[in-house]
Amino acid sequence: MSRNFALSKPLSIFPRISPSTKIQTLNPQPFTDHNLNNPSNINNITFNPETFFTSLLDRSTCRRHLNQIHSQIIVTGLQFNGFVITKFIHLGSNLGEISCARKVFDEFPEPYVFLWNAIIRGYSKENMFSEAIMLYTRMQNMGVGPDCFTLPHVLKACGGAAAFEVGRAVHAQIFRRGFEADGFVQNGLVAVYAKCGRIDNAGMVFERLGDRTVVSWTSIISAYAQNGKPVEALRIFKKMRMYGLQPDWITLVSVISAYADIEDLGQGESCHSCVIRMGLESEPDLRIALVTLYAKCGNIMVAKSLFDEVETCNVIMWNTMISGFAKNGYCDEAIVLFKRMLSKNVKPDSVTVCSTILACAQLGSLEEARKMGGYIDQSEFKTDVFVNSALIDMYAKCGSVDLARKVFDKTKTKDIVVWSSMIVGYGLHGKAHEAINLFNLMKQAGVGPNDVTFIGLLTACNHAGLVEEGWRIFNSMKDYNIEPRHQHYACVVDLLGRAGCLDRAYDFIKKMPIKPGVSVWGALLSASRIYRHVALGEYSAEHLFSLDPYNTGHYVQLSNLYASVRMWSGVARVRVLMKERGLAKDMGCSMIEIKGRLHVFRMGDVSHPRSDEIFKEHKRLDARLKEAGLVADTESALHDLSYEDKEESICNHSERLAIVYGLMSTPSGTTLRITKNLRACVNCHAAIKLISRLENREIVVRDANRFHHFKNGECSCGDYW
DNA sequence: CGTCTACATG
Repeated sequence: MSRNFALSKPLSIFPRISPSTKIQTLNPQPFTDHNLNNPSNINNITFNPETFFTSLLDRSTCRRHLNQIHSQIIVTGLQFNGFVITKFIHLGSNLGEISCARKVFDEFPEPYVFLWNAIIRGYSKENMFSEAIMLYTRMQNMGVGPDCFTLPHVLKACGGAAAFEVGRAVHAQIFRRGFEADGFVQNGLVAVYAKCGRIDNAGMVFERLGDRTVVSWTSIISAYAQNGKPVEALRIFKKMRMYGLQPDWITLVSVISAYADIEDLGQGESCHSCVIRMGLESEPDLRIALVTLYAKCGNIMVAKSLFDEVETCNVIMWNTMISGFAKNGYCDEAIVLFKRMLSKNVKPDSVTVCSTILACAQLGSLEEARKMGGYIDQSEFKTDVFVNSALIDMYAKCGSVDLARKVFDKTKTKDIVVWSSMIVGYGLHGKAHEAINLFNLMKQAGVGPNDVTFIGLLTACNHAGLVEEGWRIFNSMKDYNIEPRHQHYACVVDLLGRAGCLDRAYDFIKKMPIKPGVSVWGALLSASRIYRHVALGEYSAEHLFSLDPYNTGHYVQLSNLYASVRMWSGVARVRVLMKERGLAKDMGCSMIEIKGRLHVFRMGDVSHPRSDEIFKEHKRLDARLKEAGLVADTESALHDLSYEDKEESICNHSERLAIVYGLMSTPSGTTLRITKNLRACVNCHAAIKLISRLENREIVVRDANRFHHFKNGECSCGDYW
């Protein structure tokens, strides 16, 4: 195939080579603009072009030269040389120029299997899985049979596309063609089934594997880890160690992420030291796993310091840290990190923006949410289903169910998550009829509900007080073959509790097929608090104190219950209990946005620059409220459990300060949006209702649990929360 | 020439 020939003009751009030069001893200098554009050192010499090009293609690292190399290949008549063209396709896909590789592939007349392998590998590497699978099909239609190198690439594509049926078909071919003994192919199959969520199939392939290497074990360990079975994954890891096999770094990635899943910081840390012992600290993917571990275990500072040590982070590292912050409630930090990433010209992907949107949702600032929405709107992500469901959730959680609906309406492909996000959004705001209408539309659109859809519907009924409707919906779950989960039971208890059917709620709990947990007992306690049922409240609280002993909220609820029936001894007992356990009442904290700035208030807070004005205005408003007949419920003033707080006027609660500041600094008629960290207090709730009428303002308050829309002296929660 | 990994919406 090779022949000597005289250099013709276009090749003069290449560096000087003597005819006898062996490829490996070629001038190792990189293929740069300098030697490209400096033809002076090139003369008419002869050489072997095939070896020359294969070597060049092996060494080149610059995508700008691909087209030039291609035209040189054509000039030298090597465009029909299979070796050269295969190398070219390899290089093209390694440099991320898959379309260039494809062009060359398409121009090649002979159906050589290694060319197909190269192009399928390229698409698989570029995550263009369906294209890879299509080419595989076409290859067979053209009568080219796969070899043992084709199959791992195809399997990777099947896994990436989560294409179970295709994967199974490929599995069948593997048998027919006798590749079932190939370890690479087998390990690939385990991974395909794992990524399609078919853990049983993965296990079957693994069981039949005769020669299990570290890679085989890693495949099955990660299969369990990826499918929500971290405990099982770790069990298999121990088994692998018993066989005397040492994990490689990829094994450790899977093991660490399993420990992250079960939030076992201790074991995770020993993996970390193992990583250090093995000298794998600088392996980027391992570091990502470790950052995830520490973030999931709530050790965000350690996660951050591991992140900070990395000089150049890839997108996934950024994503990991951003979502770590967001999930731990460090919303500001997440958003700041996103901005820093943009300023460093790192291109975000859909995962990045999903995590940042989550941070905005948690922050609750509609202003910040709008900015994020604007960014998405002019980005490539505006049609991404993941991103759109995150946006719907964000707008709903930031108080604007209308903006959520706008995103919902313009989302073309509505999957179950998109529908459910919107239904849950309506649920948060107590818009039960809208939620139910949407549920019907969803069914008409041929999308089947899942468990989250029902959580949305039940919370909607709950927050809107539609007890019977909610009960009916709960019972309809079995028609859809959806097993109620803990959350669903909690919604029903809440629902019955709201109606004052405490005994029925208690009966319902007793008949639950699963062990009632925190949210179920929490719902019963909160119903007991509202209907002043001390015995049931105490009973629920007992469960809560043992299940969730460090959650201050439960203690406060019980104390409020005692206070409401003037059982001061009970209030004192709770206070002692809290002190014993080292708990202090969470500081109430409210935020309001004015002109794009977030103003934070705490109880009796005088730190605001306009504090004097605020308190003056506050006093004036208070007088008006009294005049209008508002009587402060002084008994529940004692719901503040610390002695210090008791002296503070209940009127100084943070949400009031935020509202006063909002009234002062916005034109009349503007909707005020407040976010607070705790549940609304009885006094403030009554006061805000009145304020909404007196000042003729809509006031939207997001408390720790739900939204309250105050308007004309009424609240959307119907005074139950 | 290839197999195992990390981040993500309700």
